[in-house]
Amino acid sequence: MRILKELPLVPAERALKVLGGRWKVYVLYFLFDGPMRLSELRRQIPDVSQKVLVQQLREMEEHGIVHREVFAEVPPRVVYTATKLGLSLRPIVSALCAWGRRHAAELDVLDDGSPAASPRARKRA
Amino acid sequence: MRILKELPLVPAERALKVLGGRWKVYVLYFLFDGPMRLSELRRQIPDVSQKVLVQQLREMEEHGIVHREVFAEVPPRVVYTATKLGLSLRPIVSALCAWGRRHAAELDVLDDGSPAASPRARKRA
DNA sequence: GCGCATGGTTACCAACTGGTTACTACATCA
DNA sequence: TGATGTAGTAACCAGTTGGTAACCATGCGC
Repeated sequence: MRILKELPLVPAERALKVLGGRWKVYVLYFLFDGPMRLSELRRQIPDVSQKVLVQQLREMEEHGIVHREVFAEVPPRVVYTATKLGLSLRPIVSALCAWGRRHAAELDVLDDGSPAASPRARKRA
Repeated sequence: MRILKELPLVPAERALKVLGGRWKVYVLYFLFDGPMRLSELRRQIPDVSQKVLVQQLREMEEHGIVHREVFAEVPPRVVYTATKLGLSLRPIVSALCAWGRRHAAELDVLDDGSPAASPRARKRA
């Protein structure tokens, strides 16, 4: 569990590191509703490549928010579950989602149409 | 305001993008308590280089969570303030912080000492 | 005129992240 | 016999991020 040692010490930073993979909120979103197999996750999140999905799941597992269980069956079956710690992220993901929506709404208002919205025209504008 | 258009569509992802710079939570943390000059921020966050700090502040400004005000004085004075939208991140940063602390506590318990904590010894261990 | 402080910018780099493609191994299905 | 589905791994690549160091322009005090 080397990776854990490398997590930032400052709490908020650490949380952001844990959440901050390209596909992790998607994975969490689905795992909040129950366990899922790799192939199911792939179907639900078609844009992620298998390599990266596995990579993200490994990290989430090492960060203790996802549990991986292998069933030694005929076609190997691997089930991913959100741990208690993982489930405890649910309100945070919700809050982020709500804030993101608000952010989108407020900025689209400013952004839409009127170029007067720009408070401090930098030359790059 | 090109950058706004490129923000991810999924709200939580968008929020993470806005929060997800190496120093942004630090900046927010200090701006939550009131306006600050660049030099003050540099003093409070000694590990960040000026270039990167300015870079992060620019992004935060474009994302609408920070306001930049220039006073055309003898030594130029520039003051950064958290906008209303920026201040609305406060509870989220708090939540992330609390979760990060919990995460650190729970994992340190598992991690500390006993190598038996590892649920599924991967060869890399 | 020299160095300092302010608030930057520029050029250049190294590391990390995510992505593509191809490959493994096993067993069933047609 | 060969394609399909399962769950991966390995090699390689490109874009983004953060970081260093040097530089600019201004005005002050000495």
